[in-house]
Amino acid sequence: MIAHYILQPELRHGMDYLADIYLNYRTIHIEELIGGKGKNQLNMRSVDLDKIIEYAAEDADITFQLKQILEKEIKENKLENLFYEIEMPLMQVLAAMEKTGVLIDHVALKQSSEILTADMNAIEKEVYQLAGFEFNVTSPKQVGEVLFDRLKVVDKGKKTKTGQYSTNEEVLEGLRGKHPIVDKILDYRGLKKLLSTYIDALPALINKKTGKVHTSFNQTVAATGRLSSTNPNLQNIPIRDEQGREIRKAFTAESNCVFLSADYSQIELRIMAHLSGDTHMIEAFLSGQDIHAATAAKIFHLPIEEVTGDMRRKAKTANFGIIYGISVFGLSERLGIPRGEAKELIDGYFATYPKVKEYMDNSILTARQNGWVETLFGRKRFLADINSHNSVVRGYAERNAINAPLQGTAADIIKIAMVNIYRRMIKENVQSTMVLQVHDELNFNVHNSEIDAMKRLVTEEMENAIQLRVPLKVDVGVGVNWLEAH
DNA sequence: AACCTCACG
DNA sequence: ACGTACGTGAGGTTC
Repeated sequence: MIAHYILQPELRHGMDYLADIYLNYRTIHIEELIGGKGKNQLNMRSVDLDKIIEYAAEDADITFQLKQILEKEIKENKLENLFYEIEMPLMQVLAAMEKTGVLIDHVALKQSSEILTADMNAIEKEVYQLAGFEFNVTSPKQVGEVLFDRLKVVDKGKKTKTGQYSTNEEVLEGLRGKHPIVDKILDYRGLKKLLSTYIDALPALINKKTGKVHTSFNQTVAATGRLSSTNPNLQNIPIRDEQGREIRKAFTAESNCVFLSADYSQIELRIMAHLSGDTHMIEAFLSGQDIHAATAAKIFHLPIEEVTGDMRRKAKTANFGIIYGISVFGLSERLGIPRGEAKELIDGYFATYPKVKEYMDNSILTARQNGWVETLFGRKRFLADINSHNSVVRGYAERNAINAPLQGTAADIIKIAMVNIYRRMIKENVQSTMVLQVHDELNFNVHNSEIDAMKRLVTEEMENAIQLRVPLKVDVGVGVNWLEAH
């Protein structure tokens, strides 16, 4: 699966699919043994042994045949380093993290649940009061009909592409002040999300034997080379809002241990500096300046001390936009400024960092010529739509051409760091364990006797995973829980 | 299963 | 006129 993921990151990687594509062979599907999914599905132990023999032998046979083909292709495409030195060793690191698990304070979550459920129910009643009738507040369809057809909060509601009223946060924010019910619906949604996705869901996933939560890291899902996390997803635990932060507090260290969190500072922008070779951006990072303030100073032609908060905010949004393949529309939407002003900001940005502009143009050109772009370590992303005659479709591919090498190189780098950290932890025989990866951040359960050593080890390996034209900076912290460690 | 919404980097 | 910043996973509703 991983070999095929490296070769064709956008496609599927299951054995049935690969057998069809590479061997022109249709495998026995599991449903043929145990039936389709549903309550009548059999357990494997009740299947006829003769059938199981056939099925299991085929599994081994096909896997071996695929190995012969895929290892040759890895070699032909010069992907041996990425495959043998990064992805394959990483597999063990991920397995160890999954097995270790992370400790969750379910008592704290239970207390939060009781308080917030009461709050949510009270808000629900207020919503009914304000509407004058009851309806399902968790149904976007009903919320839309209530706001736009019955209460007529505004004349015309924005519609989704299927013709339903759009009621997402952005739309509701725009309706604040038009009717008191809008605030209440937003409050209700916020609480509902926290309760159903995290507070009430996580305790149910605590393993009875270990007392911890064990996520699955998927190594073959994200087209850019990132990992993903499921059952539960521990890569989207709240942090931005005050209420959400409470949930992070429930991720704790084990006894006699602390939670250690280490994250790369501005890694994708540093990779942009490296790949583009832009002297001014490189200089800003080398001098250790606040990159957003430094960017603002250059765009607005001011000394850095005279940069206002608003200028920095604009430059920060522009910096993020650059990573995503900036558009005038996107920047104006996010900053809430006219398109003309967004265009001027982007022009100023490119004048400030001319090689960044060149890099972006080059990425698109490379994609057009080759049909793919790649990371610093040769991880490819194919962009079939790059020459599409549909400008919307093509625009999407173009932004991918810019973003994929940046996001993907960052993914490569943290994977290298993880492998190196894991090896050193074994070699130095530590009691501490790696527990979570969140794209640019690594988290550890660190024994009290190893705090200084682990801080050093982790920072060293993350910052020195690879030598770029700019330094890689890591912020590290410890605390009794994930929130405090950040 | 599709859709909408929203949590994270 | 359309539809636009990148990558994910999960819960809930609706069909």
